[in-house]
Amino acid sequence: MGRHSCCVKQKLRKGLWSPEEDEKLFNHITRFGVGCWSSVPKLAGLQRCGKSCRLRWINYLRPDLKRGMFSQQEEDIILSLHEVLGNRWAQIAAQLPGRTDNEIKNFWNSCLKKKLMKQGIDPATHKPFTQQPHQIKQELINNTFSETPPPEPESILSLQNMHLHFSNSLASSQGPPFLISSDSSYYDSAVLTTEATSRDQIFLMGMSNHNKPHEWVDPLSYYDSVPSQHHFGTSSSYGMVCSSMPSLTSSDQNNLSAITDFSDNNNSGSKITSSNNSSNMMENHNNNGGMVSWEGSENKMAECSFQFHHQENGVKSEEVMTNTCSSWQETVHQLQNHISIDFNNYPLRSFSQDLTAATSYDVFRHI
DNA sequence: AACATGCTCAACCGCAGGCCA
DNA sequence: ATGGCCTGCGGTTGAGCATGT
Repeated sequence: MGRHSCCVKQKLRKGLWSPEEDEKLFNHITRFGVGCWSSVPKLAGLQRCGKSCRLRWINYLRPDLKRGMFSQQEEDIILSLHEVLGNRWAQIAAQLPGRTDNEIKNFWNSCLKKKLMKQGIDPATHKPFTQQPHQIKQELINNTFSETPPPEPESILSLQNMHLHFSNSLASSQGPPFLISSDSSYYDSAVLTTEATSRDQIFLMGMSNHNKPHEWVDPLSYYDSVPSQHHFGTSSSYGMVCSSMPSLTSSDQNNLSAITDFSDNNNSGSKITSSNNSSNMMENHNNNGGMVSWEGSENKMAECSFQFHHQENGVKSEEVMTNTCSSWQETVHQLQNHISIDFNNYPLRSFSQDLTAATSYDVFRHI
């Protein structure tokens, strides 16, 4: 393969084009048309290589170029064509008059790709992610034990035996909790009080409204209201749905949005929504399955209490933390900070190894 | 205000393949 | 058949800007 003859010449300009250069190139092309690109720089009086001139004309100077944002229709076309053609940007661009392959490629890489991933869709295949259990587990571990080096693969495997229990005190005081696993299975209190296997390590948990103990949110309808079920399936965190929150103002909703974005760096599980009854729900990701109780009749949360109950080798230990928090943000930070401290005390290796011997973490609400 | 970080997008790079002497 | 020239394509880079801390 030969190289561009113009590319090996010395003293050719590179980088951004000046308005003067643009004008020279534009005038030349509009006057003489597109001929041999290698001769264009010389004829147009430019210190550029022909390849650079061609690119500048195609991607920027061409008069038929459409500028501005991509429309929804264009976006749909790109998505459907990409599903069929893959990264063949030139072919995709051919179906979108006024758009260049470079423009579409940039749009894809900066916007569409992320959009799909947020919806739990693999941008390469346009199908929902099919994460293998070991991948999910690895993500879970990485998120949960961010300050601890990842364990060896063999110790990760034992995590699948981790069980989570919900104490009877929670059930008796608040009514039966529910849980949704990543495969949409619904666990009622009967299942929960015995044992809720973590399955893919991902689930949602709901509880009764604190102010209206017998008024339940419907976890399945909540689940269905989420744009993509895989939204949760790809999350590597435990999710908690809590409906015992006071009504939120619009500014509170904004604050919540910021908080959940903060608490979930992989953007796969944060969601603010309203329940289908009068109360509001918050999905609060916390990596270790802690629980927060929301109290207070005003728009702001008054108190945050949570308790971890660790049981190992038949010996129980508890840790209770109750804080009065003035804002959602503070509460979430408190929870996250507390959790990270907790689990630094339990090295992952021994934690996972002990799990095979039926170690369990009880998580329950502190009243 | 200063710095860090993230995002966008224009431009570059390297390669593949067509054309032609 | 071969090798050089040229175009087209897709991946990558980095400057500039926006946003967050």
